[in-house]
This record gives sequence, C-alpha cells and structure tokens, in this order.
Amino acid sequence: MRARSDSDHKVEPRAATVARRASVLRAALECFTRNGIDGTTIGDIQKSARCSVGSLYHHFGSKEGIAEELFIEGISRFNQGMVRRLRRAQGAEESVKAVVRFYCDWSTRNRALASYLHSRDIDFSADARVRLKDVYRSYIKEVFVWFAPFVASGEMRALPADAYVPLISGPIQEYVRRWLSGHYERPPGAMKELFADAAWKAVRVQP
Amino acid sequence: MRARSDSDHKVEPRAATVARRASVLRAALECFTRNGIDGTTIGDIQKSARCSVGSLYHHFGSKEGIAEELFIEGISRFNQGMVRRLRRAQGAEESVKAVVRFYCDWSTRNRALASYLHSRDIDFSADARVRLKDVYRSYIKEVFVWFAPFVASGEMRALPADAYVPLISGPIQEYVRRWLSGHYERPPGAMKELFADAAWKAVRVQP
DNA sequence: CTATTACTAGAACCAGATTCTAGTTATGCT
DNA sequence: AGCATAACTAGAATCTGGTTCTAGTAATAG
Repeated sequence: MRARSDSDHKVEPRAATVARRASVLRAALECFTRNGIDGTTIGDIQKSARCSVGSLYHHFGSKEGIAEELFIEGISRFNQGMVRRLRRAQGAEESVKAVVRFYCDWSTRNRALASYLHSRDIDFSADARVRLKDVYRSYIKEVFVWFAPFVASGEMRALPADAYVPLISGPIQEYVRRWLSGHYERPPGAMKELFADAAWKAVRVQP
Repeated sequence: MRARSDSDHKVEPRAATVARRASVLRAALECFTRNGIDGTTIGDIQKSARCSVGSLYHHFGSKEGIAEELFIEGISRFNQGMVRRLRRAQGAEESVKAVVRFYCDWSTRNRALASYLHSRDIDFSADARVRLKDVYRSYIKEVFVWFAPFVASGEMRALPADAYVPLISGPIQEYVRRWLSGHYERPPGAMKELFADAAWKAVRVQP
C-alpha cells in the first residue's frame, strides 16, 4: 500500500527520512528566528533537532542548504495556499481582493516563516536559484490562468504581465515587511481592506 | 580652515581615515555583489581594499559591522536623494509621482547598492537596528512634513500614517526587487509612469 | 619636542562549518 | 529466510576563515 507503480523509478523516501527532514527544518526555523541565520550554528540546529552532524549533512549538504530548503519550502507552501484560496473566489473583484487578504492572513498566521521569507533571497546557490525560479514560474502561471479571463472580458485592465503582481500585492507586501521588522505597530489585519480596495482600484477598468 | 568650534569636542577624523573607510565599503560592496555576503571572506575585502586585517577591525569591528555600515550608509544616501528630489516637486500629484520616479531612477543608477539594500535588514546587531530606526524615523518625518499640507488641503486622502508608504512606493519597490533578483526582464524605467499613475490614484481624493 | 591618540600590520588563535570513516537500519531480490 | 545494496546515522578529525592580540608607525595637541 505504499509501493509506486513499477514504471516510476523515483525512490520513495523512508518515513523516517521525511520526519527527520521536517524536524530539521522546524528546528532551523526556530533557531534562525531566535538568533538570525549567521547567529545559529550547526550545533544549535543539531541539538534542537536531536540529530547528528552526519545526518544534517547527509540530508542537506550544508548549512546554506538547510536555509535554502526552508526558503523554497516556505514559498511553495505559501503559493499552494494562495492558489487554493483563489479557486474559492468568485469574479474579478473578489479574486483581486482575495490575493491581498490571503497575503495578510498567511503572514499573520505564519509569522516566523513569513519573516524568514522576507529576510533573504539572494546569496543562494545557483542550483537553489533555479529551483526557486521554477517554483515561482509554475505559480505565476496558475495565477495568470485564473485572471486571464477577467482581462479578456474587460473587467480588468490590460497591462504588461509583470505589472500585476506589484500593483496588487506590492502595498500589502511592503506593509507586512515593515510590520515584521518592527517598524509598524498595527498588525496587517488592520490594513487589509484598505489595501484590498486599493488593489482593486489599481487594476479594474474605469476610474 | 578645517578646525571645529572649540565647544564641539567631537574629533574630526583624519583625511586618511575617511578615505580608508570609504575604500573598504566600496570594496565590500563589490565583493558582496560578486559572491554574496557569506561568500566573501575578510581576506577578499582586504585584498580588494588593499589594507590589513587590523585596519578592517579597527574601523568596523567585524565583518557584520562592515555589512551594517554599508547598509545604513546606503539607506541614508537614498533618503537624502529622495528628500532633495521631493523639494523640487510642485503640488501633491507631482510630489507623489516624484517619489515613484526617484525610487525607480535611483535603483537603476545604483544597481549594485540597491540590490544590496534589498538583500537584508534582519540579522543586524541591536545597535545597528537602533541606528537604522533613527535614520528611518528622521527620514519619514521629513517626508510627512512635506505631504501633510496636501492632506490638510483635501488633495490627498486622510489615511492611517503607515498606509502611505506602502500605497505609494509598494508597487515600484516590489517591481524593482524582482527585477534585481532576475525575475523580471524589463528595466523599471519601462514601468515608471504606470506605477506613478497608480500611486497617485491610490492616494488622491476622488475616484 | 613630548605625550597622546589614531591608525596599520600581520602572526596567533579559535569557533564552528565541513569532511571522512565506520558503522546501522531498511528495502529489494531470489 | 538470507544476502546485496542503498539509505541513513554517528561522531571524531580536519580546515577554513573570522577575530584577537601585540607591536608597532604616523599624525595631532599642548
């Protein structure tokens, strides 16, 4: 009941592997949040995850590898949530506003991870950058497929493709970033509807 | 012609000091850009700046210290430029659009520094965070003094104070960030007016 | 001209990331 | 079942590179 079809040669990882990787990532996020990335040592993660150095290096290759994995997994989780949320929305206005609201809600609910995701995306290995770009590309495709009909029907403005994300989620993103780094007091929830309205105003047809 | 008033006890740094600090920061930015922060060693910076380890530590205390200084200086330079640009603008609409345009132009002109400024702002020492907050606070005050009359006169919407920056510069910032990390092809200049218009629409009174 | 302080140099040190060797445990195959 | 192979774990040994320390040299003040 867990073997894969015989045409699929990819090996199913052991249950223990999955658990260990997850526990390491959990531990790493905890340490990174408390002491920053540079501030945490392999030893810290090791102790917190109750595993050996060998194990860490077997699964992730390096400290940087752990950081990259955590980042990419976090982004993936966020993207999945967003797509799921979008599919429940009805119509253009609802959809645009759903993007803003989800961004806000998710960041509030997963504060530590959100903070980590904001902290970096440079300094990655070439390999990680490629993986990240793939994740991003497939996400953006799904999102565009969702919105394309609204543009076609004339409900949303026709703009250069790269303009939509900044216009819709730029403001809430910037607010959340500043809130996470302690510059703003009020939780993003307080601004949610304001930014949702602004997003819709920015991309709808008609002033 | 360079002595300070006798009531001022702060010591004027030597010319050589100023030059050395500057050359280290220049070298550091170069290295960070090429190899990332973790990827550059003290030795790299040293070689690139043609100075000794002792000198580096005398001036900056640590590698992190160099990174922080570079960051804070970069932000300050940006802020100064923005304020200067703003003072040349006439009226509310001009001013709002000037913010977007300046952000765009500056990032394009100082690409390496802009990229560095986007790459982090976490992982800083408590001291650096305080300094950064000060820089930011005094900047935001100047900007708000500039815009307050437009709100008072009813040209711009009255909103929670923390909403303006995200609404006005959130989109261009997000676009630039993605452009810098290679996700977007078109230089921000191509989007400048689009985002400037959107910013104005977001904060003006009247739909 | 002397005292003081800013600054530079580079060798020594040391923390902590990474590598290596020797295992142990699970899975697949016959 | 019993063997072969690959996944995984452990922790000691190594090595890179950040930091500290000592001994200076230049500049400024009185």
